[in-house]
Amino acid sequence: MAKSSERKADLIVAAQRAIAQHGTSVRLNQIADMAGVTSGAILYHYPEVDDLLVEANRAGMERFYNERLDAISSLTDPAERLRVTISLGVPDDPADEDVRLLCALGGEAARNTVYALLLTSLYDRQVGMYMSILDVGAATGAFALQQPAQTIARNLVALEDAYGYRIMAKHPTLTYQEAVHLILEYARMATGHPLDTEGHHA
Amino acid sequence: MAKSSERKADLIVAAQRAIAQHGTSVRLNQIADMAGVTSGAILYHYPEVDDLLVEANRAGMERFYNERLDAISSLTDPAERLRVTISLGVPDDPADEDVRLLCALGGEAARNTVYALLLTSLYDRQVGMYMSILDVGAATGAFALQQPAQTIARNLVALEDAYGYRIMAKHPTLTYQEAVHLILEYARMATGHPLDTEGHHA
DNA sequence: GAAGTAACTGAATTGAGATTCAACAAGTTT
DNA sequence: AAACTTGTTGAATCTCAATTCAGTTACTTC
Repeated sequence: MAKSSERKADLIVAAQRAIAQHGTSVRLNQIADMAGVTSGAILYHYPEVDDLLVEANRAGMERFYNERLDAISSLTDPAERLRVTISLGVPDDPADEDVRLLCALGGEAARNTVYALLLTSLYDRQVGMYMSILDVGAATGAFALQQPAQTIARNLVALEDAYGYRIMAKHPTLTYQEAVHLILEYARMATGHPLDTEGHHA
Repeated sequence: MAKSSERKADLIVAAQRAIAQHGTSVRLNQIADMAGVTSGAILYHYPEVDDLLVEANRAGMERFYNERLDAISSLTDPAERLRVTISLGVPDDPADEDVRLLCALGGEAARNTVYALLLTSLYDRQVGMYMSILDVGAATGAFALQQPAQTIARNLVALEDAYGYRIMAKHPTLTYQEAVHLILEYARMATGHPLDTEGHHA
């Protein structure tokens, strides 16, 4: 046995894995197997299974977003922040569970209002994150923005999203490296900053 | 009754509609209802229902691609070709069936090799289409490309894809107009061409 | 116009997954 | 330590979609 709150956390992780593996039409038993319990145990904690699915997706999305916020929190140089944010926004492996979850969601969002809202909110927050980086860089003179910060931010997030899908679909030439390169090419042009690795660290 | 080849065409259209409406986990009966037949009739023509689903997706994708090729076939000015191609690559309505189909596929492609191949092929062909437009524009001196044509082409297709998902998810501020504007902003910067509507026609 | 064939239906069967629930196990309380 | 509460199982049941198929309809051919 486990305390309800702890078991719920387990179930959310199991649901995330199961959705990443089987898609949004995942079976209750697949989640149960992943969690090492029976379907009855899940129904006990989530009489409405949809609630678990939504919660799992919300939590996965939150993690994806917060990981990047954390990673750049200690960085001060705008160019470095931009580079790191971009490199963390693209999945480096077609098996990446967080991104698989997001892809599964994306396909469902056209039909499911709740998932649409979740993804919209994630998109907007990511745009905000990029805008903040761009605005600071522009204010300190590091960036010479060629377009409004919001335009650049929206396009950067869009590029990340799209290349995430391509990498998940195992595009033969569109690797992680290539995707990051393509997005950086846009970022360079839009910010008027070379965004090179050299000169900023190591 | 109907001739097999004709009925199959009907079933493919019905399957496209049903997938757009219910996702890739669509029920056989939902397709049958859409086609106005019973599930038995579908099994008669497609003993392997997956074959029908793949065929429906392939055909939908083909139509999406060919519609744009047709639309620009009569245009000669590179800037106009680019503008029109972009404006047709973004869904103008969250109910657009072709794009709904593509979104549903995208979510599935991470788990399904066949769908992954289909989408990869579509992406590559779209990139080719843009590259051709860019190369011609550069050769005639209309465009002053700031990046390799392939980089621009890949990013343009990526932006289209991503904004397609946002529009399907009914993002409140990311409308069709706004998405086209954002992509055009990138295209302007990358081609060094204003891409204005004025001066080319009307 | 009878025989043959292709397309299709509707009812019956099968099967997979969701749901219920009585019983049980592991703590808690008093 | 008895009574209670919480979490969980496993078997039984319910539900619904896929599948099968015998029979029917419409067209073709000779």
